[in-house]
Amino acid sequence: MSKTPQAIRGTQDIFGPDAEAFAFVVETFERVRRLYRFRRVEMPVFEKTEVFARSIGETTDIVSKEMYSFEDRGGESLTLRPEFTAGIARAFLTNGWQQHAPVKLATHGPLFRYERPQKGRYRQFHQIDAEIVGAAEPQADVELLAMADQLLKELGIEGVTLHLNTLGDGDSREAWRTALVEHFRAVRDELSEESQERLEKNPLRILDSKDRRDQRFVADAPKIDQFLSDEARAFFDAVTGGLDAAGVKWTRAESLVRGLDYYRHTAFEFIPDEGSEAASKLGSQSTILGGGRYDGLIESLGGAPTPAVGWAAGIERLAMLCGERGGEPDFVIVVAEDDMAITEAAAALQKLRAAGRSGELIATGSPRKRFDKAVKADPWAIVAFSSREGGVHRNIKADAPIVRMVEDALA
RNA sequence: GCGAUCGUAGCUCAGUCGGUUAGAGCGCCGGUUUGUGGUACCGGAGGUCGCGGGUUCGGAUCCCGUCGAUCGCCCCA
Repeated sequence: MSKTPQAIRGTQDIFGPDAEAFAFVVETFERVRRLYRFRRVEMPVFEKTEVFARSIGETTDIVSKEMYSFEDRGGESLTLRPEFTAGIARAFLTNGWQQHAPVKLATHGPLFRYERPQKGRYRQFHQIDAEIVGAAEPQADVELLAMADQLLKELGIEGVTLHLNTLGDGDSREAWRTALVEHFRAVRDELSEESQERLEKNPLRILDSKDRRDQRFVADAPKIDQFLSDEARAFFDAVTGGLDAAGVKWTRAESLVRGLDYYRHTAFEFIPDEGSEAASKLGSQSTILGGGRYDGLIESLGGAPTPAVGWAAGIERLAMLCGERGGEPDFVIVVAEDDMAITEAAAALQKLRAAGRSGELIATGSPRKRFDKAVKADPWAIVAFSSREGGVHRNIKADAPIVRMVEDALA
């Protein structure tokens, strides 16, 4: 006998209520995505490594230490997708989807990141994803956010707020970044070790720091608003105005930045309100949906400058917040109370299923306990068959109207 | 990558200052009882105490390592 291999660290075998909640999230996303007329795309799970390295940014954590990269038998460096956006941008270019631009795309599936697993954080995790490629108008940002907002509502998730910021256009962002580096470099020695590191790699992130030593200097740090060009400001105003008109609630989050290099203008995250039930369910992995505008990405992959916006949300995190939702639909249990009644019972079950009723057969174990098993399953109706005096008797136990519906299906 | 806590039956856990055949509840299987049925009682199966090494006459219990889980940092969805 050999030992049973363990599952890979950070992977999950999802079953039972968790799997139902997972499916509920995906099904709801599919429904809402059709409402907004996003087109479904299926993407490869792996790409050439450069697809991610060039677009996400060499210095980001994702590229520098979290990718599952390997050489295939031909010596090519490939990587398991750590996100959707880069692959979609690549597909847009290699398939000539410019002809459909602007295209609204939706997909979902597994992503892979070599991270330390935690609650709501896995090495193979799953996202739903929505992108609009080839649309420069703020109205695209608004539509995408309206869809996200409606999705969360339809999932029954409450106590979550849209945090919104703008990073400005490329020039605004650079000017702001330079000013931030200057501001923090002056007090470098008083910053936390982590922020001293961030100063070189990702200065925007210092604004997010939870360390008290940093927060003293964050308060009077330069604000993006001082650096916005007139166009960038007008763009952001159009987005916020559109959200208000669409009835999407939001709050300005000046220190919200995105970790990936390709973001411009709009950046946003849906985050549970402090002290809410949602916040306690999620622990420290609090962002459930995040995204923004990435006008520079397609260009970094060698395409023509192409504006785009998108977001992604973690299915596992959303499923945690849906809780008991997505419960079982009405179903029927058919019981064969003794083995002589199995044929009749099985035939009846097939009729019920053909009539669109979901149902299951109980015909094993102690005959005396079969009915009790059916009762414990808490079904909509129980159809019991038992053989007595040479004949097979049928007994339907349910509320009167349901008994009639079951009788009709069996007739 | 760093820090902390934890790993005993299918599930939730007890047992651990080292000492005879490792326990409970629930669940599962069977029997009895009841019976147009959700009850009660009895019995049974199931664990090399995550894995490996060390100390010891003796390790589920102490030490080290490893794998995994949880929480925080970091990062992100």
